[in-house]
Amino acid sequence: MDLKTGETRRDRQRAATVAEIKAAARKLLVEGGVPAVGLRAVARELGLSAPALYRYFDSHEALISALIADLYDELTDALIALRDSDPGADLGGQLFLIAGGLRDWALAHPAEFGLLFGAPVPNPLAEHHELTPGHQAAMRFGAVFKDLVAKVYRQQPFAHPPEEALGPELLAQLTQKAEYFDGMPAGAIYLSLTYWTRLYGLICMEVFGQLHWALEDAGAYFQAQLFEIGEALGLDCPLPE
Amino acid sequence: MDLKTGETRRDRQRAATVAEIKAAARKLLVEGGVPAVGLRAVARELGLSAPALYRYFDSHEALISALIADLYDELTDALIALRDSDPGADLGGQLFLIAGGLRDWALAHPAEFGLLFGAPVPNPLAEHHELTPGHQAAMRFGAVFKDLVAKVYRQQPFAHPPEEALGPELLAQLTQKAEYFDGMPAGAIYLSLTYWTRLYGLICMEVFGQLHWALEDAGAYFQAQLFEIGEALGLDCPLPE
DNA sequence: TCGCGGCGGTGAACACCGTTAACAGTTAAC
DNA sequence: GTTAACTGTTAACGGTGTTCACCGCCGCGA
Repeated sequence: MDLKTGETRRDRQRAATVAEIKAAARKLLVEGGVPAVGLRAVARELGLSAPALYRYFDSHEALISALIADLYDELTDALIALRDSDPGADLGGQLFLIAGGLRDWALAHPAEFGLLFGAPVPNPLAEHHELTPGHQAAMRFGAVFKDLVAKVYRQQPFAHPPEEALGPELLAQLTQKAEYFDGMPAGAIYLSLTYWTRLYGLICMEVFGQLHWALEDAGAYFQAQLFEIGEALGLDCPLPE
Repeated sequence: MDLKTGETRRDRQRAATVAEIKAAARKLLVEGGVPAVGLRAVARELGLSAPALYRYFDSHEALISALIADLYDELTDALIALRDSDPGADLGGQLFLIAGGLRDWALAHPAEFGLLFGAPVPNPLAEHHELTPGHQAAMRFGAVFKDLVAKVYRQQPFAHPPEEALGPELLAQLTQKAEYFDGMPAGAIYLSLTYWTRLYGLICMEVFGQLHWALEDAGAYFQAQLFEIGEALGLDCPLPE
């Protein structure tokens, strides 16, 4: 990329300051949730004036977006590290690892999780928010699960509904994504999507406190659900607890 | 309740003003999302000064909480009306009606849905937020689904995992809720919870834009999922599309 | 009927927010 | 060495939630 050491002293200084800003924003996020991440608060955190931050981010929202992208990357890296942490684990074991890891991360960082996966801020400007760094980071995150499921299917195809059972409209949309899903048949993509939806709903309900009325500790429930999913994918599941 | 017409003229005036305030807040919510519902903005909407609202609500957060409770009630009433709208529908048909109705309401009112079911605002004050009107309204909402599932089970018990398959910890938590679930066995409660989680995750993903990467129109996907759930509950399902 | 207490409203003020403008010091480039 | 860009400042604007002191008016009891 940068021939002849394109990075001057100022460039390095600048990158360091950007990192400092995002670190301060992250700290405020974990301490006080999204509303605590204010431009002035971040500036105060590192002894700067609020307008100084405009040298590094176009607006408050740009800072939040950068923070979101960073959080996606951090989560993705953590899941990849977790997936590769046990060399003896087969593909199924890896899937269980990252599913549980996602839940653990969400429970340990509820504010960050809400920022990434909760109700998005209504953003009238960015109508088509493709190609934004946050979106790309989100795709990179999703690919971790997608790739692993595709590998599982490649190694040992799991039972899935036939194309006739999906209905023409859904079938069309799913076959459109076949290439992205490593050539999996539409029924298998449908099943993968189903299980991803279940995992997402499970974690969202727990983190957002939507499960308190039924279960005070959703850990066992989560394990049971994971067990179900693993069984349907033809994996040899770890016994629940 | 109120003997000897406990409501004076002023009380009625007050109640009317409270209703006006909440209506204005609701209008701002649908127009500009949660951040648009400001104390001053609401006051401006009805030609009042901002401090005047403190005669009716202790704080901005109290207003939002009251709005949440109202939204729960509105959603609950809408679902009940929908459930009873088709006299010819059996219990299964009613379940399909309100499940689809919940999704339709969420898609038609994304801001409200995010407020009710999305990431909650970190609220350091209300550590134990039981007994708050919002919580009670949420329970009333949940009971619509719970009661209907219990009725379905009472009429025709659906297949469910045996107690041994649940694991001791989960089993204990579920049997604790047996009374609330009309005496259903733990396995049936577990299944009900599973399907509620799936419905919640499905709608959240769609409303929060977490499904755009895979499906541009999640309607067919939702119908297919509903079909699966209905089949598992032993209902005669409407053919998808 | 009079008086009084409280309810419902006001404007001013405080502290915070995001954002812009005008300005100054440092640093890099030509 | 001059110049331009970069990085920071302070001041200011309009917005927010909230509190305070004040004030008129309605409704109740004597």
